[in-house]
Amino acid sequence: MNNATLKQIAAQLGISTTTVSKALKNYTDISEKTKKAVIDLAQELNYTPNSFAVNLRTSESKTIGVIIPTVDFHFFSKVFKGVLEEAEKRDYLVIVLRSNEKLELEKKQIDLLLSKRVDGIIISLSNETGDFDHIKKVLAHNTSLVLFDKIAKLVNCSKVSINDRKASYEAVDYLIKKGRKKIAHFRGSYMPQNAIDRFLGYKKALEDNGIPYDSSLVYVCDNFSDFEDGYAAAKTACTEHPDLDAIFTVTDLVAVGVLKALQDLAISVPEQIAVFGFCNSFVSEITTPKLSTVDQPGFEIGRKAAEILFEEIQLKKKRQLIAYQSIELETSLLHRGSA
Amino acid sequence: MNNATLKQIAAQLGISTTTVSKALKNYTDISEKTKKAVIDLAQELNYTPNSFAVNLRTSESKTIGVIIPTVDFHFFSKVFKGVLEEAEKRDYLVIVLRSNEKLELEKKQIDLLLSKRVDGIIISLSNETGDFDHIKKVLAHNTSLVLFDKIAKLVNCSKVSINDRKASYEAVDYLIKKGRKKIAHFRGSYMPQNAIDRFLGYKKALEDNGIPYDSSLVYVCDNFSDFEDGYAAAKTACTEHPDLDAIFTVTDLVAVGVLKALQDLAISVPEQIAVFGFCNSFVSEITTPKLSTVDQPGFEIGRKAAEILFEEIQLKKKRQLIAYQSIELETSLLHRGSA
DNA sequence: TTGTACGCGTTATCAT
DNA sequence: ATGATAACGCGTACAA
Repeated sequence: MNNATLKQIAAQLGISTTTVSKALKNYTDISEKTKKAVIDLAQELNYTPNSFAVNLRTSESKTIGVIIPTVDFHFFSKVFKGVLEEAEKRDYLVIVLRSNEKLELEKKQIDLLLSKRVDGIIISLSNETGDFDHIKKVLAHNTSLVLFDKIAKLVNCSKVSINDRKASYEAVDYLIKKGRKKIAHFRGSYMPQNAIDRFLGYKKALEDNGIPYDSSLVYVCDNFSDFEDGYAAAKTACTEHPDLDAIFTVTDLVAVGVLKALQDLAISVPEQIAVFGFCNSFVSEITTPKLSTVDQPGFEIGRKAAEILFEEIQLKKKRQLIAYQSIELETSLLHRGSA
Repeated sequence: MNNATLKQIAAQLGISTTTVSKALKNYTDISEKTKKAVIDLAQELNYTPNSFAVNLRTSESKTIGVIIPTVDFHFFSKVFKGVLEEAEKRDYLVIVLRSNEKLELEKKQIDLLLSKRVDGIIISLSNETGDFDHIKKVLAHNTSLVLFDKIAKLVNCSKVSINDRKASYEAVDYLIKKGRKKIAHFRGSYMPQNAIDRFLGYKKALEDNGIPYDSSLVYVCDNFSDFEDGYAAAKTACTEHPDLDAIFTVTDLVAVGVLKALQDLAISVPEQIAVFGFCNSFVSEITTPKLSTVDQPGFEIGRKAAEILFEEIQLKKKRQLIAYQSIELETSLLHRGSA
């Protein structure tokens, strides 16, 4: 039941492998008769090209790699789904690797992908990633590269992300326009750029609305994909600031913890305290009240990143010039129950 | 910056490619001197073996494929994480494909993986999958195969799953022992075996405890990964059976919908109605009250499936006999707030 | 200790 | 319209 080769087909038909190869690929310079004979036999023998040989010959793997920080974070599932969608259209396969938010692992995974000679790589940088030599190595290897979500402005390649600062600004601005005056921000840790940007958007919105920035209203949730952090921070914040009337969190999961804490404290949402999340992860739909949040379009991000990657792979093949793109996808505010 | 080859190294050192190859692979019959020279130059030129050529030569891809029904379902993320864990240990890469619960797509993905000549495939069958020719084709291709979660008893290969029937039995038995008398079951659709098994476990637990089975207490949630279904079914059930005192659902997400509905109906959980879920997906930790549920060990399932797969790949390589395993991983009841 | 020669399966070039 | 030949890069049996 195994692996017919061009050679075998050729032998059985008493012709050359060249002819067989051409017949199978619909070259014009093969007679209909032999073409038919070849195709029939190929079908009968269940011939499929040996992709190892094809890869070697064409120097293409028809495979791309995706590196994400954590596998079981819903946002990345959405992104991945977008990537798959585009890959399927082109009969490309997708290898998935995780960096676990570790620079060292990220480096290793990149080396692995390069040594596998994937045609391109899509990556969201780990929180630890501060230098970019390993990223530049990808480009040096002439492998296409697209950064998404956690990008590095310093690297010369295409990027797909959202404008965290703007999105964050809009959310806080909205809270203020709705009459909230004392708005806490539960921010992410100091390292990743998006945590910083979201914080800056928060700050700017306050300032633009004439509300003085008060650093005691900012709480750091180090592991900001954990709702325990939000729970704890909410309890502290409510004690320290009894007149708090809104909380804007760096991520939905933190906001879910906040909702839980407020419920335990018998503080009504949104009447007493409004809560605004970030991400539109699917938990935001099942809380009580439902969570108002910034829609971060994961699926679209994945789709776009893959689309650009495949474009660049094609261009590279044709030795055409590549103009790197930096795409910022639109976010929007989702008004649900909590704010 | 590109792609040194054995040939180039050999040329630069004035030796043969054979010697270079051996030196790099630590063959014993190479002098320390040349070995060092080779290794140094290889490092300098940033040599990495061309895996296309290695693949062709060794007929191995050092890659496995995973096919799952849906990418953004948290249970599968956990499984995938387990698979990755094992793959990383062995420097294997993992290609991920989705079947979207469609038989046709599942077939296509399998063909793709086979044509890529992956060393093994791990798959959870789609809900539509009723015949198994495409699965048997994998074995016929001499490619290792492990089924998980949604398995097919008829296919002769290794399998990793849980005992849905037993797990379900235990949950319902627990509810009865706690004094619940009128227990509804929100089941999954009729096709996938696990929905059936969970239902059968429910039924058996009732019977063993002398509670007559009442089919009007069974509600079908077709799209049983959707909490809307649970919400709607709960409202109906509470109307039709005002004396209901427990609901056992096929999946956590359905249970989350149930909790929401009961909250809207001002029915207290677990006092009036106990709710028991299935899966231990992470939403079960953030509901109010927290959801009692069956722990379906996704990570372990993935780990085990991968472990078996890699074992079989190794055995096959050594042309040793393979004894297929059917593993049933232990589940346990997680007692949280809702029951 | 080192090198020669061949094959893995495909494809591209160039003759015929 | 067809085929001979070479090449992709590596690994290994065998010879030297």
